[in-house]
Amino acid sequence: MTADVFTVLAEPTRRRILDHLRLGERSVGDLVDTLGVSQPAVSKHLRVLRESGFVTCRTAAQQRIYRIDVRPLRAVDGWLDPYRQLWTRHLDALERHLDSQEQ
Amino acid sequence: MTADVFTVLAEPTRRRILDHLRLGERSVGDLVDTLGVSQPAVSKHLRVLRESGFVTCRTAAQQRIYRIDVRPLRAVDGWLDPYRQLWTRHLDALERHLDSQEQ
DNA sequence: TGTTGATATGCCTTGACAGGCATATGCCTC
DNA sequence: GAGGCATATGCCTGTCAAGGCATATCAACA
Repeated sequence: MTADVFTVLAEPTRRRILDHLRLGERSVGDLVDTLGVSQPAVSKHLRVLRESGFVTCRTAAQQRIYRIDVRPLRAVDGWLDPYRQLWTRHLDALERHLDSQEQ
Repeated sequence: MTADVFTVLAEPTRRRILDHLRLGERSVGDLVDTLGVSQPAVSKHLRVLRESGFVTCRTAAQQRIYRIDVRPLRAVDGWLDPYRQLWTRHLDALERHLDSQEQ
């Protein structure tokens, strides 16, 4: 349960689902049409996304409307944080290098 | 070949390897000692990381010294970018809401 | 050149999904 | 409450990746 964030994102179809939900809420049927994937497959991916917190879902008559929740994505963002220093520092070093070249 | 960036990151041990390489270059033996994982396992993960561009490696006598390369991580950062708007906009909306409350 | 140390690779087994299909569940309408 | 959509779940199968072990490679050194 509650699979690891990166494991969830490792599935290309799930990333495509997120890409669509990023633009707004979608019903399962919408996603099925857009993605060209079988309905059971989409439902299973949505379950994984739901149980890992990437999406929430509300019921509207016979439909289930899915909406993105950014918290797991912010977790990824947070994980990246220490690494980000790595390339900003490289940029700093590059700047210093260029500065020294100018003189 | 050149496995997908997220697939590579889905493996916990590989993320631990990156966590260590973030602090500086390491030999394979160093990583084996630190991680408590068998040497063949570490070598295989390093191969995956190498072939997907996360690390580079140079030979120093009998040792191979591995170093992190940030480019794939920047790719993840870039992938996150459109999603990031999602939560900054939410914050904007929250600010506006709080502002309106103040009045 | 034979030996030792450091690392890579091959083979094998096991476990974790993903997709297809059939079917169950839930809700709405008549 | 029967039938019809929309969605979820179960079962089965194929695929792929990870780890263990043995072993190959390769550099240094005696």
